[in-house]
Amino acid sequence: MLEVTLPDGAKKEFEDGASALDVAESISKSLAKKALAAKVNGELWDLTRPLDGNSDVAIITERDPEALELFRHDAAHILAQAVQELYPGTQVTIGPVIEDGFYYDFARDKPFSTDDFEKIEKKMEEIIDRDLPIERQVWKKEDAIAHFKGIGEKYKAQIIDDIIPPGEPITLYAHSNQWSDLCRGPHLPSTGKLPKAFKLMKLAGAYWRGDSNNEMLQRVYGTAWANPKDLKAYLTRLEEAEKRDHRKLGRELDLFHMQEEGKGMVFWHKKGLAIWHAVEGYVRRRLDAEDYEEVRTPQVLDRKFWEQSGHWDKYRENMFIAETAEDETLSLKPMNCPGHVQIFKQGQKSYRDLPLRMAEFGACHRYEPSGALHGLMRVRAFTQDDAHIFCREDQIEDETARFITLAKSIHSDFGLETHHINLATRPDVRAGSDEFWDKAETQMMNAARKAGVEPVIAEGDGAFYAPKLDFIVKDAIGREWTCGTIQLDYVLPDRLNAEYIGEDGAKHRPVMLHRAILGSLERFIGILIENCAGAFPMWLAPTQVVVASITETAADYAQSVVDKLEAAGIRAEIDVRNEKINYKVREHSVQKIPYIAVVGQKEAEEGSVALRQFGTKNQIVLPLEDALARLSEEALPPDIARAKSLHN
RNA sequence: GCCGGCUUAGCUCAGUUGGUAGAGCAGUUGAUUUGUAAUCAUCAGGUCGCGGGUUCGACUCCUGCAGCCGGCACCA
Repeated sequence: MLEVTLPDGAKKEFEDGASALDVAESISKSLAKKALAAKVNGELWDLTRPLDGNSDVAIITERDPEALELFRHDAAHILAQAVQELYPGTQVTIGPVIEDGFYYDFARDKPFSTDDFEKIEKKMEEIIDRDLPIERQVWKKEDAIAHFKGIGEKYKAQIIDDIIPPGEPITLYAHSNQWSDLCRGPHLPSTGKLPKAFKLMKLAGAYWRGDSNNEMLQRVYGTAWANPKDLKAYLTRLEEAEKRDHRKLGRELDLFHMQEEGKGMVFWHKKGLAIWHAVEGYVRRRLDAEDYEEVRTPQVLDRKFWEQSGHWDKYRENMFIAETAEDETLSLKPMNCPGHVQIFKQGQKSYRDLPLRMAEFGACHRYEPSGALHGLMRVRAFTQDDAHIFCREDQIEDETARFITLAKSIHSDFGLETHHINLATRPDVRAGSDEFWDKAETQMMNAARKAGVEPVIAEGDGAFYAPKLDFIVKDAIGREWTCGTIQLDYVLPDRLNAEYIGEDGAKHRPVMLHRAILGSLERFIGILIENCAGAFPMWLAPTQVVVASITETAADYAQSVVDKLEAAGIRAEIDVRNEKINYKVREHSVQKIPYIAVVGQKEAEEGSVALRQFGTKNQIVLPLEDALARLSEEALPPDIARAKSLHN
């Protein structure tokens, strides 16, 4: 006999060998019918898997969030069966659940085409209709390898061989006697339980076991949901995201362009650059307030320099290198740190100079692989909001904590919420002793806690010389972006011989903290565009106000309004074209201008403007002075607005 | 870099089985002087991504390259 504790605390006795399904049946027929799996002692289990002694059991139905994971996992299996039925000779590899769906990697000589999707989806529905019982089987490792080799599934055999320790039993999941796959499970009780709310989305190449030295497999991505309504909502969400694409908005709003002759390079147009200046100016003020000193270092430096820093060895392939007529080899700087160390090294530094915070809006060039380029998000010429904090070891925690607070505040001013902070720990291939890593990781952890943040551990993601903290922010539609980083470095000061005179009169190595808050201006503006869907908050908008006249008689007055707005520091444009006001309103609304100030004969006579805010349909008529006050107030960057409200 | 797809006017897209291209919007010019999301007309606009081949003839077929898109790998 075994005792089962239900979620409400009720206890029930069952025969040995009873499964969660028996538990569900004992509660009600309808529950047994709806049951998809069970949570047994907190772990997701197959419904029909015999319980292992006394257990806490919760029945999972379609309404539980865990159900989605089951659906997606089963959708992956059913996809694999469908593909193998339709295209014999295709080998299966792995098919995990991912955010919003699943994928399955196949090995097949002939490439799949998205035209095949309809046929495959039909076959999947057919397999669902067959309602095949899904059976969990425990195999011995050797038998499983022999089995998969026997049916020509060399990838599966290899997975088992490489990953499963010898002697450990492994599980296969079988769709009746028609198909089976190596899988940890759990799964639905039968294929018929998968809701017909899935869709194959895209095709992609993917390296076997994620290694670019291996052959490339064909990956089929799909999405799966509990019901057709959720599926439709998801597809709508994708369409909405597409409308925010910064590449599309960049063209429509005339912010920037890119072209073949400068792959991965941005041509900033007037309006895009206006955003840039607003962002840069804001960050500069925030850094000033935190006692950073801004510098600028050379764009091109001799090869010797990069050899010394170690970048030549490790990243030469990704550097833009030039040979001069006088036989020098130079490189465009891929990063700013070595330059900053040179400034640090000018003259003698005392312990009293530390911490020294050196900032640069540093234009860097990296020859990124062509396939990595993506709009503003991944470019070859970019400007980092870079800074290096030279400090003593005992200052690391305070400086890091202080930085975290600053970065969070800046992100939030841009309307991005800090979702979490990752602590990237020691990678497999690394420099430095375990004691060093223990200490460094603890320092970063303590610093985060000091700033009131509990970091999420990202195992093995650190740089080869030190751990780092990465900021993950969430945008308006819930997407996550890695934005901002702080990285501990003991190596570069050593390589480049940075030193300061300590209290003891002796020379010491400073520690460097590499840090960025936006990452690169290019990418960050890309994120901003997508976050606000092109409708920038007033302080960032390239054009903040358009003054539109109704008839020519108001043209002079319109010009005087623009003059006053500009005198108040507002980015204003005039529109006195001979067009209907409807036309002008539409055009500037499409351009997502925050305010349209309409002036006609009436406004000219009484010295007022009719303000129409973007996103609203009604307008308010204000005396010009009031409108000026209101617009200047609204156009203030958040830091200045805060300072002003403190002052008042 | 790797796999797959795409590339026709500034933009969004048509273009039947191979007979050298069309629409809407934007632009030009003219008329219209207008009260909150598109006034009417007019004209102009293309080496059909680039190169090679097949063909009497190629935007259409084949091939090489490039760029872009979706992923993978990479991201100091």
